[in-house]
Amino acid sequence: MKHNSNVPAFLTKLWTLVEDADTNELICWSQEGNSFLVLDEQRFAKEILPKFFKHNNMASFIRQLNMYGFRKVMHIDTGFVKQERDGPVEFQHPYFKHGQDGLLENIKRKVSNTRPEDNKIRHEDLTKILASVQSVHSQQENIDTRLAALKRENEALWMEISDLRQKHAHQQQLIKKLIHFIVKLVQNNHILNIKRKRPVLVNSSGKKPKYIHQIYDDKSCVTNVKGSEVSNDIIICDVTEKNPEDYFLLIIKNFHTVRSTYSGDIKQTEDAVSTAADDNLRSRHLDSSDTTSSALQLNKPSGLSLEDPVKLMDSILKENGAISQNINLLGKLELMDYLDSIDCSLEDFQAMLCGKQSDVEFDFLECPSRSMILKHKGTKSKKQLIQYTSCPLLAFLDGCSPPPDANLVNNSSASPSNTSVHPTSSSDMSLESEAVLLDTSLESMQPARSSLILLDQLTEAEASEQTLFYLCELPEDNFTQLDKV
Amino acid sequence: MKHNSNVPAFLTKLWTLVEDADTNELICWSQEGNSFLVLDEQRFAKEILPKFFKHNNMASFIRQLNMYGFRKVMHIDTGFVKQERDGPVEFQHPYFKHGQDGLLENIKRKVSNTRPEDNKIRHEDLTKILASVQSVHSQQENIDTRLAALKRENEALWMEISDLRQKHAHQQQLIKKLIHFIVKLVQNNHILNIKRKRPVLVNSSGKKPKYIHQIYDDKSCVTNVKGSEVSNDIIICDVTEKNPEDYFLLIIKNFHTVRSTYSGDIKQTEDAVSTAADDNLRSRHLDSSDTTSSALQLNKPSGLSLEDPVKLMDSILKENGAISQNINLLGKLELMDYLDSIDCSLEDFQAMLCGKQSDVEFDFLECPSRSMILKHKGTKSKKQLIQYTSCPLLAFLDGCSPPPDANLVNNSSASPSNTSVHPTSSSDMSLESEAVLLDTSLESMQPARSSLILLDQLTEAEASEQTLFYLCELPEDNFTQLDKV
Amino acid sequence: MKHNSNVPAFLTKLWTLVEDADTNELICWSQEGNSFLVLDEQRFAKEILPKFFKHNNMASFIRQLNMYGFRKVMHIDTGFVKQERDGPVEFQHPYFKHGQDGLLENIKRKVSNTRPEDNKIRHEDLTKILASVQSVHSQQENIDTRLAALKRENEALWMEISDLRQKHAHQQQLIKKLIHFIVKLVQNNHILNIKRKRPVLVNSSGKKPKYIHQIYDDKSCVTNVKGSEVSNDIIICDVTEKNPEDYFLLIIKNFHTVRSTYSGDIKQTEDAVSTAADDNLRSRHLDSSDTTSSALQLNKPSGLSLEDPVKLMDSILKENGAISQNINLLGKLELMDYLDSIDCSLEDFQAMLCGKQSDVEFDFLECPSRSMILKHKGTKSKKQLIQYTSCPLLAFLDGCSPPPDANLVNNSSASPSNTSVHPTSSSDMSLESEAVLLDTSLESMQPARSSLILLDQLTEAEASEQTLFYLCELPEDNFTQLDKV
DNA sequence: ATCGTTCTAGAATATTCGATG
DNA sequence: CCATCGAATATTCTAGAACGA
Repeated sequence: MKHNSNVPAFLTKLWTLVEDADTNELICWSQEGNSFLVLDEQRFAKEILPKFFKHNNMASFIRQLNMYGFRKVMHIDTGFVKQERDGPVEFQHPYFKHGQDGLLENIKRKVSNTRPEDNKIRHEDLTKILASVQSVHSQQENIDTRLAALKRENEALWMEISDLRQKHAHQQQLIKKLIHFIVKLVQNNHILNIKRKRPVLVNSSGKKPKYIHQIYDDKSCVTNVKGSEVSNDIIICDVTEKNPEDYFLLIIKNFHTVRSTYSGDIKQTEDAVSTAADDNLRSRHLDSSDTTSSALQLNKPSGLSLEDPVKLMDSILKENGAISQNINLLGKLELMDYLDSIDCSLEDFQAMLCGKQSDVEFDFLECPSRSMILKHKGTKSKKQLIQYTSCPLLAFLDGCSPPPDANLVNNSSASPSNTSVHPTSSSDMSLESEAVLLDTSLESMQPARSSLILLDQLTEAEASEQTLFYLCELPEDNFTQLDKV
Repeated sequence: MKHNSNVPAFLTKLWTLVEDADTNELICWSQEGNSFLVLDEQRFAKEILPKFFKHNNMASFIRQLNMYGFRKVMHIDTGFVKQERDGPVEFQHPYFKHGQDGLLENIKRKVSNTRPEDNKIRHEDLTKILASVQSVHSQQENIDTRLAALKRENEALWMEISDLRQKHAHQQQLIKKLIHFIVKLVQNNHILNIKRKRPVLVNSSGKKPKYIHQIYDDKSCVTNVKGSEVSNDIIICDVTEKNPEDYFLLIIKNFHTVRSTYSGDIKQTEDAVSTAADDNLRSRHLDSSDTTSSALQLNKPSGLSLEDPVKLMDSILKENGAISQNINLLGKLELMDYLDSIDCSLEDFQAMLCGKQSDVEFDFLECPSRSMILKHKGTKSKKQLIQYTSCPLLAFLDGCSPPPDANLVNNSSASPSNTSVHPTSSSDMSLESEAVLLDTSLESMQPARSSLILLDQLTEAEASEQTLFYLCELPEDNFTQLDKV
Repeated sequence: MKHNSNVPAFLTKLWTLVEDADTNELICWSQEGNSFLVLDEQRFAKEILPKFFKHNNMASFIRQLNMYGFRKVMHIDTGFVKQERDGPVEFQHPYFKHGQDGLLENIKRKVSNTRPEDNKIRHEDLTKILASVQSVHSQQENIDTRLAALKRENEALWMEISDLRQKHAHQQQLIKKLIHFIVKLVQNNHILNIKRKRPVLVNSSGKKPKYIHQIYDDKSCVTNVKGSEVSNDIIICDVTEKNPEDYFLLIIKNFHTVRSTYSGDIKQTEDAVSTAADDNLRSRHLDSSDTTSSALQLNKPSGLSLEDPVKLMDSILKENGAISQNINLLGKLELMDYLDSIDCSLEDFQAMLCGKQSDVEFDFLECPSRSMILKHKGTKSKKQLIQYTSCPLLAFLDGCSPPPDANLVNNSSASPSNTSVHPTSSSDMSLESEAVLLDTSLESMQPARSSLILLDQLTEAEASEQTLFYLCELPEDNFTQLDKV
């Protein structure tokens, strides 16, 4: 009886019991040797068991056998007497065989672990499953609620978006209307301006300069007034006879000049003009430069206006509002022309009056031409130019704080006017005296003129800077801020 | 021993066994009578059991006892050895008591255990669990569907929002462009107006002025009015006497004509005109068809401009920045100034004329310049300055920083105006006469003029301040109302 | 006979019984070997059964047979009586065949309850349920995640919408401001235009008119130019010398006044004006209250228009584009009128001048009103009317489609101008001749006038029709396009 | 912590009884 | 009465479980 290894005591004991020849009468191997027999249960229990175990109960012994996997071998009793029923008890185990004790190691005691697997697991699982199912259920309700909430939210979102869409549409409508409105305004202005163009008046008398009021447009032409009479008429006739293309070119030039003038400095512009003008024009220019040039200058804007539609479009499309102005300007330019013509009429009137009383000479002295770009050769016209430039009206239009000194710069351009003025003066006043006057006025007024110009530019600067700043850049900030809000 | 009732055979047999005095040496009641003892297990099994049962196994007997709820009474051995081990076996059951066989009915054999309970319970649970799991599953699918729908909705919402964002951006662009456009317009107007201010003039010659009416257009032509006849006056009179309704009708006709002219070709228009025009017109038309046609052509451009609206609109709507009208208005203000100045000139003229009759001509003739900034030393120029400066309107219209002296000007100019005028006039003009004139004009015109000025200023103020104010600080109320709409 | 396997004892016992040759006389195989016979029921039960079973009841034996699926083979007695009743009893089972003991394994004892099923089903179900529950669980987590994501998305959407709302509101603000701005501009224009309407002159009589330039402010003051000297020159000097700051202040005052005027009612304004006006003004005011009041009244509309901004805004925002046009038109029309009036004035001047040379004084006296609607009976006034109407300028300003006959008008007006001028200028012309002239002009100019009117109306028509059309009925296509962009 | 002992239970079968057609 | 079956019980074998070592 050697119990080495890990073979349970029971097995070794059992092996010993079965093997032990002394006990063969109570317990022994079966004939095949693959099972063992307990011949007399009662005696075995009371006599043998106690020697090996702590009990004398056959039941306990059997329990152990069962515990180790031993199984009872059923006997098919031939069913004789009941006495015989007490036949031997036989147990067997695959690894419990006669002469093969080494197999005992394979005999394992049953562990009461099957329960957890089957039953308990089931029960536990059931419980767990139930719990989990219920939790799932409750959570599902939760999810359901959230889903419903989300759905409601989404509906609200749709409403919001619908609302926004409507608002957007309204805004779009508004903007559209605004645009239409503006377009209409611009158009109306444009048309109005264009339409006007009435050469107010006339002057006449065979003396003095004659004003030709024109309005130029894109491919515009110059409209001259043909007069059959001596005075302005003649001039007009001349003009009319001239080739419209020339005028156009001139206009274009002027246009560019003007533009450059606006953005650039005056000198440059002047140069451009002089260089650009062809001899013809130049000559004419020289001849009647006063009126023509002035007219052209006035028209400059209109020239722009003619280009407007396209430019405006482009500019607008290019987000450049720059052109848009032009368009606007055009209308205004034309209007300006109109007003200009009115002014001319007034001048004519003045001249008329003056002439009446004193041969109109004064006029020129006092109505210096106002084109800063133009170069006048005609004496009289120059005078007028002077007057115009000195025209205080312009000051108003500046709308800016006129820079006091900037004017001097302009002066240079104005100075020539001086020269021209002197000879121009006819009338009772001696040229010299007139010259003096002019000079005087020149000195004192040039600044104004220049200032005027300056002012203009200033104004523009303001416009392009300040105004723009306020209207466009401020907004940007606002937008930015707004967006950030 | 009759076992009728529902008491199992085992119990009755057991009861019999225990009661049977013959077997008392092997099995009997305990002393207390609430349990029974098997004194000699082995003998009892082999001798008694077979008599009552179909076996002789103590185990089977015990199994039955257990099956009926009998329990073994454990003997607390007084520490003595195992001697007691072979002691009697004692079993008890609440309803198995000596002398009380009636209680046997209460002893119930254990049914194949908890199956019914457990099983049924489990089954029910299982069913429930299964059902709930399935419901959960189906609902989960439901939720899944809804989730997917929501997700889709959300995606749609995102699309919507993206769309709205884009639209908003477009609008923003539009608005920006509008603003830019307006700003530009305003700026341009400003510039233009500033530029203008041309010194009304004076021309003169004692002859009659001649009116030249022209209309310029793109491919413009010049329309001159040639009058070979005596005077227009007569005609005018007639017109005046005509019924306004007629005018209206005529206007309508013209309107349509015009419209057709715009959209159609000139010929068509002309036809329309000719058909529409009464004989009178027609005749005239024929007479001066040359000019007429040209005039129509002149209108072409305007026709284009009319088409513009659409184009412009389109372009604008096509992301082309929009443009705005506002500017226009500004321009108008300034324009008003200008016109005002013209009026002044006219008044001056009038005065001149009057003066002529009373010798104040010069002033007017020579006062073309009225820049308040300029300081003229020349007496004549000064006069003009006065007039102009006295016209504060212009200053306002500039939209610029008003000249510092404004107040003084007002003060001085206000009351003094009267005084100044009267005494001021030196020259040949008699103070008195002038005073009279002034008074007169003052009475009748001042108010109008002043009102004009006021309005102008209002306008301007609005433009430069209010505008900004409105643009940037407009009361939310309106918006609120809008939003609610 | 030991029997391990899983074959029930009953089957092995039965097989043994049937096979056992010793018992063949009581129990044996059928001839075919696929069933067994119990020849002598009673003897079999009493002699054989007890040897193998714990009973001697044929019933129990049969019960067992049935329990294992054995079926009694019914003998179709050939009609013989019940003699056969004591005949052999035959039982068969598909797997109980002679010589094929291996089939016994297939014979299964009927299990009482469905418990085993239940149990097994339970297990399977449990497994399935567990799996499904777990899947549900995991999917729930999935759903949960998606829900959370959706919620987050929705929150983002809300943010987006909130953002869009804000942006929209900002845009609305912008647009509103723009509209306000534009409205203000238009109104100002309007006002200006309305205001203008100054009867350019004429007054006078043989005296010289006196110009008083004033600026009104809230508590306005009139700024007159005081000149200590005779002519204006002196005054100007004064003005010029004044401090610019003062001007500015004055402007500011005016601004405020204007504002209050706008928001308040006219009376208030008037009061303010009157109160504000210094005695000087007041006196003057009283003197020429008629004109003043009229002037003020003229402003009334402007005042109303001033209130418009809000109304206009509202209307515009309320999709009424109608108003906007009107404003627009008004401005232009009025401007036209104004220009018209200027032209008239000019013409008057001209006439005056001419008159001077030929007694044209009348004109001025009679040309105060030039409303085209007015019907003048005075011949001279008519003349003026003619002139005004004939004024092509106005045509321009309409910004409308030029009336078809415009040319004619021009022609006529042009020609008359000439005519009128000539004779007029001559001055020697008698009134009659003038009348003649007028008539003539009338004929030729009426059209012009009408055209003018037409234009105006056209303009208006455009405004009320076209503009409206454009504003309200512009093809949605554009928008659509935009939206698609 | 495995094993051993004991009591009890589970399970399958067995036996019996009664129900059913 | 019989064949079958359901059901309860009975018998047997094995397992579960508590407890102790």
